Amino acid sequence: MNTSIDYRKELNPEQYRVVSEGDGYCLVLAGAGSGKTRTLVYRVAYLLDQGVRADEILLVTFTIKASREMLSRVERLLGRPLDGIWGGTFHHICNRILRKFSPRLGVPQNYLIVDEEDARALFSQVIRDVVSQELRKSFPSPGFFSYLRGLALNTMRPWEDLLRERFSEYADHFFLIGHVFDEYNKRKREADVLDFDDLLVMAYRLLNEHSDVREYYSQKFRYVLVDEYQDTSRLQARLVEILASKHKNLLVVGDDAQSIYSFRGASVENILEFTDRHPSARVFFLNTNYRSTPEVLYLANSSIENNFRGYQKRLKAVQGGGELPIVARFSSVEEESAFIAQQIEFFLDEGVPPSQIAVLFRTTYHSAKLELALAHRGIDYVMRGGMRFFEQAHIKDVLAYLRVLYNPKDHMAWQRILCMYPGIGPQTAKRLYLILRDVDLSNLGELEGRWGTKVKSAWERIGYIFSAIQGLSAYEACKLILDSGYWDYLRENFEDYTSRQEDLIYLLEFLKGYRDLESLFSDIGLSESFKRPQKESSDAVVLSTVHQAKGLEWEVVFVMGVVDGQFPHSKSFREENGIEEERRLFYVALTRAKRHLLITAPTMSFDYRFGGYFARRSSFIEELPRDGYRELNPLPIDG
DNA sequence: ATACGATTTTTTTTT
DNA sequence: AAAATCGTAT
Repeated sequence: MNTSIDYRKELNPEQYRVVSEGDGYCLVLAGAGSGKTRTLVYRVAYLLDQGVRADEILLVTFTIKASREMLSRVERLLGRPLDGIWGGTFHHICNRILRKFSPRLGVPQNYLIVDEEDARALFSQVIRDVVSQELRKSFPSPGFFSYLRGLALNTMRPWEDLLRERFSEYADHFFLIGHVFDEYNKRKREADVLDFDDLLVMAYRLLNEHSDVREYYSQKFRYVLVDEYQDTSRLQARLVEILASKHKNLLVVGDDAQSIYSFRGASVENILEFTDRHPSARVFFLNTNYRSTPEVLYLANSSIENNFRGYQKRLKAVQGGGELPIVARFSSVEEESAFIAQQIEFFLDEGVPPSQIAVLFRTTYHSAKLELALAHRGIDYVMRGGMRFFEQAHIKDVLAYLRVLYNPKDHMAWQRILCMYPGIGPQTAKRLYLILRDVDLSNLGELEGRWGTKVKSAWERIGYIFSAIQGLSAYEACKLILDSGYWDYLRENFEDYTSRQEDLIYLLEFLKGYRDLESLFSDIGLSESFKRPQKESSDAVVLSTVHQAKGLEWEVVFVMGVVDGQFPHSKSFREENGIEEERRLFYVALTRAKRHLLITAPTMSFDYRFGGYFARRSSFIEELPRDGYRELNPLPIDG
């Protein structure tokens, strides 16, 4: 022991047991607000105190942000910086492993990562090339392909089975669908790119097929800790098992009641099967809730009890009593939004800091009306979720140049670049790509062959850009690209070009932090939802999807748009166990609140298909115990 | 044949 | 509000 942390004093007995006895296979069932993060932080500190080296620890978290937060808390606790610990998401860790060993699988080290957006675009291209126009009408969408592939790989089941069981309407196209998958994989290979799921699958294959690599990592990681285990997929679970196979110190923390990512292959089964797979495993429970008032907890507990699957457990509150949660109904989304804005103003007047107030919703576009209402009252807010910074067209346009600089075979990036030039469309871009991918970019020379004047002038401009950016830093290169015509392109092609301009200026700032392109693309490729900081936003009200709110907490939480078809979402009705997952999502929303919880619902809601329609109040509200909340039918609000 | 603007359709949640 | 599709101009 070399620090003076009094673990026994700073933790409750349940937490202390996990921290001090967490060797071997351990499953920690940690309810919402039970100090799960705290426990993990102390566990890491404890291990280091015991003389475990930082680089022998692997900490898998759900987001990069969570990992950074945890590690900095460990540092604060120990009072010294720590170096060499592996922390991050599954995708990160796999990327890190692959950057070192990917050539073993025939993938060059300078592979690029394609995001969901790119993956869909690539599927779309493949479908256009492979499927006749006739068939395309009843053919699954690119998004569906990406979804099905991810699901199959993550659940480790053949996509054929999933299709047969759950999407039999596409059964006619069996053969063609397989063909599309093959072609998609082929094109990725040719362009040296990997999608998100490839990262996991490749790393898994690498560890399975190359015993020396497996030996190396499983030897290295004496302790493996996994957060948010309820949202890991089967593939991910197998992956950490391999990494922990040597020392057999695998501690996983999760809450089956908060499993909300089954759409991307996560399954509660991982939790339920853990003790079967590892008979020596010990199970710990953290059931004391430090976050919320008993009133909030009563409501949340009552809601989740309507689920049949999962451990039945009730969280115990230690906070003192507070106010009853409020359920309020409005005739329109506008009124609902106005009410929330008004209430926020009230809480702000009471002295609640803006950053302690959050509004949660099921889907991103439900926040549009609310944003107007907040702007109307001059309330600062930050948006989480929605369009991600690096997925926006203008950001991708500019970064495409850097991508091909790093890896000239990146087909999609070339496509992007080329189609920006007038006179070049998909076809010409394709032909030019075949030339460009194996030519010296720093010295393009004349374009051989019969090409139009427009194409030739585009060729010259591209040639100029690539000769000029040789040897420049990412920042300087990007600046040059912007100045050689992109600003004009932006103005001509986007209505809202001023806000996009700000994004690009922010991008420049961001790039200053990077020396080499490899680390840049590893970071960008995996950067989860991340938005350009809005104004001096660190102290602003938070708007967020429920998914993005996972693991966070606020004094005041609004849950808006709680209407049948929105929350629970109508798409969930046809999914098996869909409603239960939606209910867990609702449970996550409710348990974010420390003191004040306000659930709101409009009676009239809009849908892009029907225009307007009357919405029934969500069954999630109907099933709440009547003594658990105060019903509010507010008078119409002016303005 | 191709590019590009106009029109129609489509949207859950995310690494 | 963004993407897929369609129809017309080059």
